[in-house]
Amino acid sequence: MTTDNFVTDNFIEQIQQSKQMGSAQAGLSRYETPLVTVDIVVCTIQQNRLKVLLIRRKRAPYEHTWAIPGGFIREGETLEEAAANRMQEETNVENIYLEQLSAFGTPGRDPRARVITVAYYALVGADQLTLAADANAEDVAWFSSAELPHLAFDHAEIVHFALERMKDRLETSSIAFQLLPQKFTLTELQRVYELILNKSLDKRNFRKKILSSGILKDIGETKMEGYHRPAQLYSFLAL
Amino acid sequence: MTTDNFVTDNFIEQIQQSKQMGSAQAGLSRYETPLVTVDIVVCTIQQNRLKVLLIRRKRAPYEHTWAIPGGFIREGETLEEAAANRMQEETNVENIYLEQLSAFGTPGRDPRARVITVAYYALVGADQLTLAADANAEDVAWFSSAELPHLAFDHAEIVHFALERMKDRLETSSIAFQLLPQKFTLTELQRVYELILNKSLDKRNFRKKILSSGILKDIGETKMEGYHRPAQLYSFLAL
DNA sequence: ATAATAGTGTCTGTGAGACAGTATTCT
DNA sequence: AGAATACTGTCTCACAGACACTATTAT
Repeated sequence: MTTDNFVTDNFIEQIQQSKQMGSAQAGLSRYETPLVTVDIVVCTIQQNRLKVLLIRRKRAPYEHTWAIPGGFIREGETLEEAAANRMQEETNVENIYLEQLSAFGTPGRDPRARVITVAYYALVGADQLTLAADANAEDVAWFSSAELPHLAFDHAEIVHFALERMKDRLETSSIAFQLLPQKFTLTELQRVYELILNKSLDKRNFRKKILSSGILKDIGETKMEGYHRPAQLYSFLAL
Repeated sequence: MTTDNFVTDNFIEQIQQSKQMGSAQAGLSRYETPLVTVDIVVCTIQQNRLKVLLIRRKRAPYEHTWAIPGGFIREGETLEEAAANRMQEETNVENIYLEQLSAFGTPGRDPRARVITVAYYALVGADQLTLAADANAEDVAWFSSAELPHLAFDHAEIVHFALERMKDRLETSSIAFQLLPQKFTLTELQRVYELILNKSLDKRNFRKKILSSGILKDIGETKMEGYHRPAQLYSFLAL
């Protein structure tokens, strides 16, 4: 599961050595060749909370500290493929929505070497959660976005950036549906909005807005849950 | 002016050699260490047009083809500092508004080596244009955003990305004022909006919206231009 | 009957957009 | 007087937000 993490950490030391040799030979000390990684803020909704997937580091620096999944870009991979692949390798989550956030490259963000990371965020639907479940619970875990532990490197900044970006995208894009199963109730959809925006919304205004936008399809079915009136099920109508 | 461009192009070949040696020694052929550059879409308003600053390449690949300025990240530079410095070195434009767009890293975007670039856009105010003017006109020139020549690498995609981003930011940020002198008329401001959005706006609605937003300060002065009624001058009121 | 959630309509204020004529300056 | 640009106000419509009660299901 996290064997790749081990490879990554070893690799930085090895690269540092080979780089020094190469640079000395070529006389290029003024330039450095930074290392490039991808890091992914993986989000889902679970237990009525917005959750972020973290892995616990096994080696220094930041040994035993939680971090977001990531790793090196391999030959032939696009940046987005690299993000998808590193996420799959480290957390067993695959085939989900990915969007680039920004590159982070402040000198010193990794104490070992100059490492520039291209950060992505990923959204895991509630019906895809079984995929993530068989990741080793000791090393990989979901944390409430509001109660994150101390994070390695500049990962706290990256997660914050992701959560803010999601607020923007919620209104201008259709990301909310990425966090729900294919069939969902309006109350469930409203909950997604509330968790991302981190504020409560008026039920009548929310339903009015969503339904009048025409992006939902009322499939005839209902969903019973508890001893009360069942809810209408909807599906996302792609444009 | 573009000596750095020369260094950049030579450097890629040298790095390719030293990388191969280093990788072979460490047995790490599965990983590659991509090169990282910054590239900058520099924009201004000139002759009633939205213009983009381009440099003409002197060496293969894409010899004699126009490209956006950019170059390697140096030791100790943040990404934004690198963008500001490479821009200053290649085009003599300095001390202006910069914002990161995205990282571009599709394999093959540079035919020589794996190069990942962190793209920025920059806005040059009309009163800062003298700085850019003494760049060598043979190698550096402003092009109307609507009439760009063929561009090297994936630079056409990056410029397109920048122009789209500017449309978004125009409404949610204060970037328009970065393209104007400190004192400007409402007609000039409207022209900036029209050029970025690429559509004409109603004068009364525009003025109503801008003035009611309270971000402008009416300094008492007026500006005469031609044989007609002079216009009120305003300045941007920072929040 | 009770508990629990689903579902529904009105009013008000704000902002966007369509639209045409008067004001000021210089030649 | 004419040319050229600056400047101004009203109406309509769509959307956002405040606000409270009825409907349906199972126990």
